[in-house]
Amino acid sequence: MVSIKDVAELAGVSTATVSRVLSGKAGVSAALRAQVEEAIKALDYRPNLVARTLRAQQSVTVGLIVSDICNPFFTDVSRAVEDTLYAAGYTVFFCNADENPEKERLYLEAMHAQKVAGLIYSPTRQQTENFEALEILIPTVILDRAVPSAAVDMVLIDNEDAAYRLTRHLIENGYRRIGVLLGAASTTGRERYKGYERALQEYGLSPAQQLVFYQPPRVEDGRSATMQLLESPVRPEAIVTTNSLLGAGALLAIRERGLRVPEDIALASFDETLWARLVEPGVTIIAQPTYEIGKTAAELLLQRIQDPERPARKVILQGQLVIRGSSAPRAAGPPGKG
Amino acid sequence: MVSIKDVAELAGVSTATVSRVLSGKAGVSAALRAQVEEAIKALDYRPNLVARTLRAQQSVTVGLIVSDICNPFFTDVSRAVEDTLYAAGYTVFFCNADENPEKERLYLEAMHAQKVAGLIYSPTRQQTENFEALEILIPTVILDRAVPSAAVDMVLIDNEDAAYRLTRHLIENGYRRIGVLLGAASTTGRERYKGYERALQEYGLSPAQQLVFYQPPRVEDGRSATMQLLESPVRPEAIVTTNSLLGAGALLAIRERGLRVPEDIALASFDETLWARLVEPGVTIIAQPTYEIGKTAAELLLQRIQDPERPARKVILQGQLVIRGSSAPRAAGPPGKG
DNA sequence: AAGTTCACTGTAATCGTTTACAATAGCAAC
DNA sequence: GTTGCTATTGTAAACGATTACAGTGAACTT
Repeated sequence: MVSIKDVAELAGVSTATVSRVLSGKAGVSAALRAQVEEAIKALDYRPNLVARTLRAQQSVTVGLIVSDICNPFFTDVSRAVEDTLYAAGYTVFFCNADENPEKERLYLEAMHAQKVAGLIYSPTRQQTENFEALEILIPTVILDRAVPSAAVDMVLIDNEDAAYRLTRHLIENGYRRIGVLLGAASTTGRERYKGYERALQEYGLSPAQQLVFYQPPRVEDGRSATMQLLESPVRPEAIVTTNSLLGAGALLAIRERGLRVPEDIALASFDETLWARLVEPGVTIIAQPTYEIGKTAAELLLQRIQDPERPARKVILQGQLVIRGSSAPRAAGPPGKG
Repeated sequence: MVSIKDVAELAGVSTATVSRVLSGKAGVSAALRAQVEEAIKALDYRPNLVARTLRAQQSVTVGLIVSDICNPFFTDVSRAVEDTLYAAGYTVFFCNADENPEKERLYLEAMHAQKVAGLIYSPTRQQTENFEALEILIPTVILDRAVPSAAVDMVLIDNEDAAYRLTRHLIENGYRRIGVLLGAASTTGRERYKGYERALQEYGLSPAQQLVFYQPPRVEDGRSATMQLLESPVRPEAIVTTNSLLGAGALLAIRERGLRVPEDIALASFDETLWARLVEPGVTIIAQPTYEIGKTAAELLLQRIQDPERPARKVILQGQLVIRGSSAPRAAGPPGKG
C-alpha cells in the first residue's frame, strides 16, 4: 500500500503539501507541485478513499437500493440515476433489497455505515421506523413508492390515475368482468387497485375476481394465480395486472390454457417491457417514464446534498397508456352477464 | 454522530472495552458487557464502517461490476451472487459499467479506493492493463468473459460449444442459409461466432450474411441490422443472434416486415428471457445457468479471500439448448439452393 | 508471605487522510 | 533595523474505530 506518506517522502515535502496538491487547491508553489506530481506518478499512488471519507466526513458515492433488480422497471430507472450522478462526479453503488425488509435494513445500515453522500431507494414497505432511524441523517430520495413521511423527497407516478385509465380503456372497449392481479406489499399496488376500482365504479361495474399478493410477486406467482382465475366458473373477460412480472405470469397461464388474447381474455398491465412489445398481439400497458423518474430522482438528490435544509418535494409523473392488441375492442358475445 | 467514545463514556469504560463487546470476543466481564450493551442501545450507536475498514484494513463489502445492468443475464447472475455473499455475511455493491471502458475503469478504481474485500466483474474488453493495475491487489473473480491472464479466477460458459449446438440444431432441422448477428466487443461474442462457424463447416456450409457489432449492441441495433439482413436479395433462412438483446431486436424487425417464424425465417438466440418464452412460437435459445454462474463466482471469491495464494481456477459451465417453435423443422421448399 | 498465574481493563499507537495552526522567509514600508 | 504583510510550508491534531501492550487485583502455589 503506497500512502501519502511515501509520496511526501519521495517528493521531499510534508504530507500536507501532497494533500494540497491532490485537492488542487492553491497555495503550493509550482516547483513543489511538479515534484509532488512526479512522485505520485512514479509510485502510482492512489488516494485511500476510506481514509479520506473518514477524515473529511463526506464521500462521493451515492447508494441506490432497489427492491428487485430483476424487475426491468428498476434497472431502467437505475441506468438513468447512474447516468445523471456519474455526470455530476458521483459513483453509484446499487443494492438489491430483493423485496426483503431484512435485507433492506441491512443495506440501509451498510450505506449509512459507509457514509454515502446520499441515498435513493424504493422502500419495500412503508416502514416508517426505518425512516426515522436513518434517512434523516443522509440526504435521501424515495423512488416509486410513497411513504407517509412528508419530510423526504419523492419521485412517483400517479398510480391511481394510471390504473384508472388502463381499466377505463378496457371498459370502453367492451370488457365488463375484469379481474385483477395485485401486489399489495407496496403502496404502488394499492394505489393502482384504487384506480382500477374507481374506473369500475364509474361505469357501475363491480370488481370481478381479484387475487392479492401480500408478498412481492414473481412471474411464477402471476402464472399460478391466473390459472386459478381461469378456472373460476365465470371466467373474467379481461385481466389487469399491477406489474410486469405478474403480467408475464398471467400471459404464461393464458397460453398454457390454450386461450386466445383478446378473444377469450383480454390483458392489460404495467411497464414497457420487451415481452409486452414482442408477443402477438402486443400487450396494452401503462408505460412509466423510467428514464425521467431516475433522472429526476438523481437531480433531487443532488439538490438536497447541496442544501439539506431545502423543503422536501414530491414529484409526480404521469404514466402513458400504450394501446396494443391485447385489449382490442370486444367483438361479439353478450356483454358480461356476470 | 455518536461514536464509540460516547458509548464508552456513558458506560463508564474505555473504548477498548466497547470495541471488545462489539466484536463479541471474550475477555469482558458480564457486568461491563451489560453496561456497554445498554449504553449502545441508549445512544442507538452504530459503528462507523469507514473507520473500522481503515483501521482493520479490510471490509465486508464486495463489489460486483456488470457490463450492462439492463441485460437480464446480468441481473439474474447478480441475484445469485448477492444471495451467496449475503449468506456469508458480505454486503454487495453493484456497479454498472454500461459497456463503457471509461466507466469500468472508474468503478474499478472506486472499488479499490473503497478497499472492498473482493471484486466480481465482467470486463468490457480484455484490457490487460486494467488487470495488472488493480485485480492483483484485490481478490477478483471474472465473470462471463475470458481474459488472457491466467492468474485470476473465472467463471464462464463454453460459448463455442453452445453456439455450435445451437447452429447445428438449425442445420439438422433443415436450415441452410444461416445469418448471424454478432457482438464482437467481448470475447463471448467472438467465441460464439467460432461455434457457429464450426457447425456450418462441419456440414459443408459457409456462413451466410453476418452483421458484426463492435460496439455493445442494444435492442435497436439488432432491429435495424435485421432489417438490413432481410432486405438482402437472398434472405437467410434462419438467424442466429449471440445475445438476447440482439435476438429481441431481430424478432422486432421480423414482425415489422410481416414475416412468419419459422416458416419465413427461423430464429435462435442466447439466454432465457421472458420474451423468448412468451412469444409464439417460442424462441429456441441456449439457456445459460445464470444462477449457478453467479453462485460459483461468489464461492470462488469467498475461497480466494480466505486464501489469496490459492492457484486460480477457471470454471466452465455448459449452456442448455432449449428447443422451441422458432426453429421447428423446415417444412417444404428446396433445401437451401444458395 | 512471596511468587505465579489468570482474567480483566485501560492506555495509547495506529490506519491514511485532511486541515487548523504555527512557523518561516521574503519583501515592502517606515 | 524593526514591523507588518503575504505566500508558502510544515507540524500535529483530528476522524472513529482496533489492538498490542501494560497494568491491576484476585486467586492459587509453594
